[in-house]
Amino acid sequence: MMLRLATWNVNSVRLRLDQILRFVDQTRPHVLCLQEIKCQAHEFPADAFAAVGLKHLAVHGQKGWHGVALASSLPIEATPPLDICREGHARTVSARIGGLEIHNLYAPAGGDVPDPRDNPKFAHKLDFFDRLTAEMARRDPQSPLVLCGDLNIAPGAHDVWSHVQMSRVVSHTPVEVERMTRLKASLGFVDLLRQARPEPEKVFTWWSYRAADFRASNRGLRLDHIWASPGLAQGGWRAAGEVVEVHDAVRAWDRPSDHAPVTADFAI
DNA sequence: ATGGTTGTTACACAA
Repeated sequence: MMLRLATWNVNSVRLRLDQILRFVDQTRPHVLCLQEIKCQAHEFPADAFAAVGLKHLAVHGQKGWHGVALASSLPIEATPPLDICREGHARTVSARIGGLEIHNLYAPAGGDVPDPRDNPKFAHKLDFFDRLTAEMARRDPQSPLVLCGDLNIAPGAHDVWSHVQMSRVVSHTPVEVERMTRLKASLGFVDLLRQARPEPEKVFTWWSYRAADFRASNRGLRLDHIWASPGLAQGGWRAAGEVVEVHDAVRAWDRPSDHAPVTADFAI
């Protein structure tokens, strides 16, 4: 059996509904992890998702901002959201599908100033990663687990359009990269997109709205991630590593999200 | 060195 998992920061699920349905029709994910749905759970367009086969939902929403959801064609066992956001934002949703533990995350962006003493949003971002790292360190590395979502950090020099310029900009500062390195080490996570497309190839999943032509300027960042526990294989799962994709054509659609969807295939 | 855009909300703010 093959399981295709997609992660996508949609920047409003209601405004982007037609594009989401188009993407599902084209790509047929079994599990769709969404971030920035920007609505409350009762406002989520559940009927439209069910109509394209994604009838099992776990939604963690709030009014206006943030919000995450997990939609699946396979039955899901909802598990409590990770309690790692000190501000109480809806930034995590988790579920178990066929023995696979899935955590869908929307990490804080962190504001403009990369200093936790001057900028509470940056402090919150670091705290979010510290708590997430502590949480993952309690998991068994040998059990099948996927962590995905918009982590709002581009870790590598080839995950940003300019390593020199971005090293002073929130999303790629040394302190954030260090937090992501520690998170990765907590369980020995495998970065599936980088495994499929090794450095030094540049890989981006986000391009700012503030460019007339995102392909021409190509000042992108790799903010969206799909990570697998080392025990995915021991749990009977296998990351079909050659099938990990950034659907950047979606970023070129009319009135798009600033993030492109990313998919990974797993075999069981 | 600066500004550029978008979405939700309510009469700014976050990204």
